Amino acid sequence: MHSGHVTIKDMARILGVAPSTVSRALQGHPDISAETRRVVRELAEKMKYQPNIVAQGLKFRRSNTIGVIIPEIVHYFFSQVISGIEDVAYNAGYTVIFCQSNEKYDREAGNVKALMAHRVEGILVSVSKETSDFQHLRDVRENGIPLVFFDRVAPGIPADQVVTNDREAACMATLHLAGQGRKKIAHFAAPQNLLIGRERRQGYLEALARAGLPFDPTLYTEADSFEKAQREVHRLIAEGHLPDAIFGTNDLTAIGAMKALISAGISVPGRVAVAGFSDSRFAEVTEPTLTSVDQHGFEMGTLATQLLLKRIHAEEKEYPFETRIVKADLVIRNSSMAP
Amino acid sequence: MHSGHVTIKDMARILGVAPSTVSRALQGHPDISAETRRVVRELAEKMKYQPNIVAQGLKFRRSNTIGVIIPEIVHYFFSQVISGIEDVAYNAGYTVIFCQSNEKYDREAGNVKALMAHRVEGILVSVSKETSDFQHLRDVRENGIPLVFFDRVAPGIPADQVVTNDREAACMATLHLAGQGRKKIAHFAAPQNLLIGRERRQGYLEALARAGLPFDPTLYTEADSFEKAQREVHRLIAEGHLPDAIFGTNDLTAIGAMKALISAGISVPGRVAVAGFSDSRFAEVTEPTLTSVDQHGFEMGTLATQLLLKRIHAEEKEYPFETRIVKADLVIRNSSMAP
DNA sequence: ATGAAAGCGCTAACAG
DNA sequence: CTGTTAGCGCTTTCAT
Repeated sequence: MHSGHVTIKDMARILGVAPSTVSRALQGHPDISAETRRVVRELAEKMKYQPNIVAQGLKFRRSNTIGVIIPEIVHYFFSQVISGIEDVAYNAGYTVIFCQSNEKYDREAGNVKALMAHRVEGILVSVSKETSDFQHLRDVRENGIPLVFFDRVAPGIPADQVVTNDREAACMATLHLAGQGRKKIAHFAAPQNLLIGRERRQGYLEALARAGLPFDPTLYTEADSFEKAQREVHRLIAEGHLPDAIFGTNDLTAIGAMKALISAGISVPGRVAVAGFSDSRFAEVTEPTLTSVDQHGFEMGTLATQLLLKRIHAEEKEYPFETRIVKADLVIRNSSMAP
Repeated sequence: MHSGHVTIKDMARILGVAPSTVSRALQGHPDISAETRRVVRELAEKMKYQPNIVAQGLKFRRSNTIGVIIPEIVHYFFSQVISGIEDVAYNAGYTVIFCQSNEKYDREAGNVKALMAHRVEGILVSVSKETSDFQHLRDVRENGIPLVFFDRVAPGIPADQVVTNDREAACMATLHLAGQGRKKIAHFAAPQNLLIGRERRQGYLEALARAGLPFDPTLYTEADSFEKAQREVHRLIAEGHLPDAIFGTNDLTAIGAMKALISAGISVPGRVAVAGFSDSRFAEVTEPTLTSVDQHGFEMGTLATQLLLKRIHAEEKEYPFETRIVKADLVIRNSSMAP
């Protein structure tokens, strides 16, 4: 009992039997006599023996562990995803090593290294905003470790993916605004180096086209935070380009816009309708409540983990990679009602 | 290269040297010749050798891993805490195993077992609402594994703790409402089997006493969710017991109350002032913005992890346990302005 | 039915 | 300077 943990050897010594006997008794091996089994199990109980799963892992070359790399856990969406991941992993007897990249490339690369060193059996990752070199992720694959991307994928890396139908959902949201009779629909977009930013913008443009509305460059701007959205609203007002609807690339952006409008005395949705993306819990709480797109984070997490475990347990690792789309839903609330 | 991972043995065989030589070369042991070191390192580089930290751990009886058990990650507060935990752990070269109890006792006990089996060097835990038997946590201590509680502690277990000054902060919030001229201050409380629920209630009562206000049982009720708060507001209105202020035991409760009031045509803060607890990102986003108590989740996470690592690395494990209080701040916003 | 031995990957005495 | 050996905790042949 040197390190505080009881080992099989400890128990073997006490009982005057071989370690292998104890091991077998514990696993209910048929060769072991009922009596021995009873004695061993009683002692294990009494000494609070906990099998060392790490040592087992070394033996079987398995760690019963998967790794997750998330940009920032404090976003509701990501916290939902990891909740789904943990849930599936727990029920499958897997343990989750949690890493945060903080949207930094260096940190992400460090996380990958740490996970590999710990011999995780697979990795779930949503790539950081800063990452443009993907060698560290390619290394994972070259080591034969299964990789699953969720939400933010790295281009050109062979791996399963779980994503949202961003383009379609953005299109849906914009069409909804158009359907409420809005003609001058603005888009507050995410940076265009992010796939997600491009996709949502595309959806917006597609919706304009489908609704027969012209694209007005003065109503398109990159602004993807609460503060930036407020600034942009003030600018639009000052320049006399007030739209009659705003589609924000995420909820905080939409809410920032909404608040700026309201505090400028512009009614929402009366004068300007607003819709967001990535249904956060915020949406139910604002005044008016915010129309937004629900990405189903929890389900993305569970699905991604199922794909990962499936690949981990597959005999033949090389079956084709899957891209699964978790369809987002438009949740219509008060901020986008007809005027 | 059996399992996809390069081992020291693999490299030794290729170079025709002993495994120990490779091991030493890799660690920069002074005995090894510059030439050998170079050759070994080059090969390691080329083969993308990743040290198996698990095997190292077996050798040294260390896992470089700590475990975290959190009730539900989707709460902003808890996501902040775990962000702080991950940050400190990462910088200390530790890996974090993440578990969620989902507020269930069984799950929490299962989490503890899994963490012990993985030989984590220490555990950070915030106990689930359902937990009233603490034997699983006592087992952790009896195995000599350091334990640190954050936010929600288990009574009578020897461990370091990081908590909020709930009572004081609740008192502060209530006094603030009184200071705005409110006389009939209601409290929507958490279940009283939770220490936090009791503490916040105590703070509320203390503030009433200090402000010379009587305690009115009709203005006290257990309601700790968005929906319950809305129901309670409707009940208070129906029964003609409308308070002129409400202190909610958490932000969602406060916001639920606020929304119910507003939709009943009762102005906030004009007619009823509202304050919450555990400053979530919600608070900045509601209309009016919500006065609330900021619990500094990130700092609680970093501090708890520092305490844990300190104990893990201590020669003498038995120094006195610390209880550290991370002082909460009252953040005054619009929902509690004077009428 | 049980024991002895070997090995998972790594490192540290202990020899040379 | 480098190799040999043993052992961390566990399991599994192979003996007996």
